[in-house]
Amino acid sequence: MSEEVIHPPAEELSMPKVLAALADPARLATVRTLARVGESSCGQIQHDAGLEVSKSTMSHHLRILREAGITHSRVQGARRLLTLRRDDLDARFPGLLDAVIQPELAASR
Amino acid sequence: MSEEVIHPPAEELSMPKVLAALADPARLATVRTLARVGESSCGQIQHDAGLEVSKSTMSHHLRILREAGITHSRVQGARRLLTLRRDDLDARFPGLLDAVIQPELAASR
DNA sequence: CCCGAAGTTCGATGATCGTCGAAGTGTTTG
DNA sequence: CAAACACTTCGACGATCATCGAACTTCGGG
Repeated sequence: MSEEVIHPPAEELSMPKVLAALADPARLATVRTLARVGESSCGQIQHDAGLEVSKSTMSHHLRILREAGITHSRVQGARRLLTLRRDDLDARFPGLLDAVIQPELAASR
Repeated sequence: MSEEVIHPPAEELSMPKVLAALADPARLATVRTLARVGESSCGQIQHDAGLEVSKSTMSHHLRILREAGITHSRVQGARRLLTLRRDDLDARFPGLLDAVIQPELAASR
């Protein structure tokens, strides 16, 4: 098995870490965008979420989300394709993700 | 109408602020304790939640929770009696509170 | 083969945070 | 009335955070 990026195992997700990751407006927008559009690249997310930050800042936010266990990152060529770790989050913290992505769009699972 | 303590109106609750308030372990424990035991005083909460912090730190945490709109504080003599603002939180962010107080105890509403 | 695109990593900087003790305010109790 | 109680407020402290630009790596296309 060859993973390209490190992700915390599902059992290690901690509520405070997850909440802290979601507490930043840019990261919350990122998660909501990801819930809406599905798997996409860093640049695409930044565009779709309408975030006006530098690349390094965006990279930083995505790292926080990944290390909190909220997103999964797989490498495809020059790109990183990100997805929400819905199943792990729902298993560990039922209802939380749906509650933070708010609108009826939560049904887009 | 004479309020003794300032609380943000229900419409002004912001998701990032609420999440940031809940992201600290001491404050999360406070909220869960409050959900379990109902209205109680600062000192009682601190005891029930098993928090070993100074009084000033406790006061600080309780202020964050109050200003985020998560708790309501009413003055009774020398004490402050705190409650969760369940209705406001459920109206504004359905499912969020139940998701963070986690266990089946969530039904203790 | 080289250049642009996509991200990451590395300081650095200013802001915010959690924590404390000391001092203050108001309340109950002996 | 004085002392104990229940909190809050006020600096102060070290730690963490969000942000940036610059430099670096890796991949894709002419």
